[in-house]
Amino acid sequence: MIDLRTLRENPDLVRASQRARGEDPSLVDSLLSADERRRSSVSRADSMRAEQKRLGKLVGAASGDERTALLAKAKELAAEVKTAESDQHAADAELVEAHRRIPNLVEDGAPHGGEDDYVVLKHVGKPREFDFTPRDHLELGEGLGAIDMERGAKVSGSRFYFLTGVGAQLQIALLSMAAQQAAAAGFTLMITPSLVRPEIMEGTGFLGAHDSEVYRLRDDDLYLVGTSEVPLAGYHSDEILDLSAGPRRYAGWSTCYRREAGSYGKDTRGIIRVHQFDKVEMFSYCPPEQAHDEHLRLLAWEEEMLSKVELPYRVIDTAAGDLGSSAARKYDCEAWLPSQQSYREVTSTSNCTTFQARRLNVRLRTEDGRTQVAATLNGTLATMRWIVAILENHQEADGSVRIPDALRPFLGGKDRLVPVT
RNA sequence: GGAAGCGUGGCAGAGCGGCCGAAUGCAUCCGCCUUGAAAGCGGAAGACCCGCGAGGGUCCGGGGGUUCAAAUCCCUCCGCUUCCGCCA
Repeated sequence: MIDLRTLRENPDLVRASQRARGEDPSLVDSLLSADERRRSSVSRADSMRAEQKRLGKLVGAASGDERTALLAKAKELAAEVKTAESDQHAADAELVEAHRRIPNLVEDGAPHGGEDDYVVLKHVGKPREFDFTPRDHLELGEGLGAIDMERGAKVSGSRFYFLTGVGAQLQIALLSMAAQQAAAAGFTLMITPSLVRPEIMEGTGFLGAHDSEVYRLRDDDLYLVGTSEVPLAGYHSDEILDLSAGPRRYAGWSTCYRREAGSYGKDTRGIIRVHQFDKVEMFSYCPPEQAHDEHLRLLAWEEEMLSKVELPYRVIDTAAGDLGSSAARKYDCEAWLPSQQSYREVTSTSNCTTFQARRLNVRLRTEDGRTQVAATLNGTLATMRWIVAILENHQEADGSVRIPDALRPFLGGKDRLVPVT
């Protein structure tokens, strides 16, 4: 949820943000009037309650005729208070409704426009020249005995898979390397719940435009998380944190579940787009004024991981219209995929500023003892999708795959994967 | 799955339907004392909303109800604990 104070003081800022996203700026005016209505109904109910309280005390002290008279009057007032309170509740609900409809304020500098209006910030490494026709990750993975899609589909349906043998080892190695890097950088490593309550899913902003992406367990009123960002954002909900020593950083290792509802026919081959995958995710709680710098640090840690696995990649600044509702700014790292002759997203880091934390009620204590809403940020350290890029970029003509140096210690020193057939 | 109990401020823990935003202890902060500290003594200190302010209001797990008046009574949901059963 956006800051209502900003809205009142500078509605044009919010309108401009809406336009940058390609969303309706008139929602700003609905929110403004809902805010106005709520405030007037609150103060009306407040003063009536004050009067009722005063009368109630008199009743307690009085006796005889005086008491009878007061009681009658108090009874009348009680009914009026009840009306005023239900007005207030209605105004509250309206405000929340209007408030929810507005996504986070876009950070100054983010490109305007939609999905295709991203700005490429830089390229790192060069796509490799092959002197043979490169195979795609699935062909390689099957040759290595690393990926079994057929049986994944047999057991669970489309977009499911088994990682087998060296495939499973490769994933564990990759994620372990990510976990180790995170721990070394001062992150607290977390194994998180995969199922969360509705208010947590709601609070992280995934039940808005993206609710069809989310698996829901109706019998238990729980949601399967699509990223450990969700439980990590909920971790400190309703808390007041001490961030005087700087941002509090967590690295969540979890399985992620996504329905991929709107992507029929997209990336149907292999494990690029699947319903279930594992990921190590960075999550940071930080003072709002430090969020911008923290965002760049998260990006730097992502790039450190990418350099360790020796992948050519580019960094893009996502356009406003392609940000999630919670994000103010988002940078994606995209690795080169030889089989597709294109760059594909392998990491994504978002600065959610105070938007998520306001919903989840995560605050911090300022130096002068006041409270303030915290900022939250997240970023990918590694996911199973990286395996796609690693296999394709480091393949040899014979179908074997070179293991990048940094990853070898996590694979028992193995320097290459060789075909089983 | 069955049974019982519990949910109060950072923690622990009282609380007769009105005098309770709430005793008390610990922790915290500020003084005094001390060369410094500890102990001791004195004092301060919750969160949120409305308001320029004075001030007012809300919050005793969430929601609803009874009542002139609810932390206190009733209903409901959520969470936790213990016991039994079942399965690891």
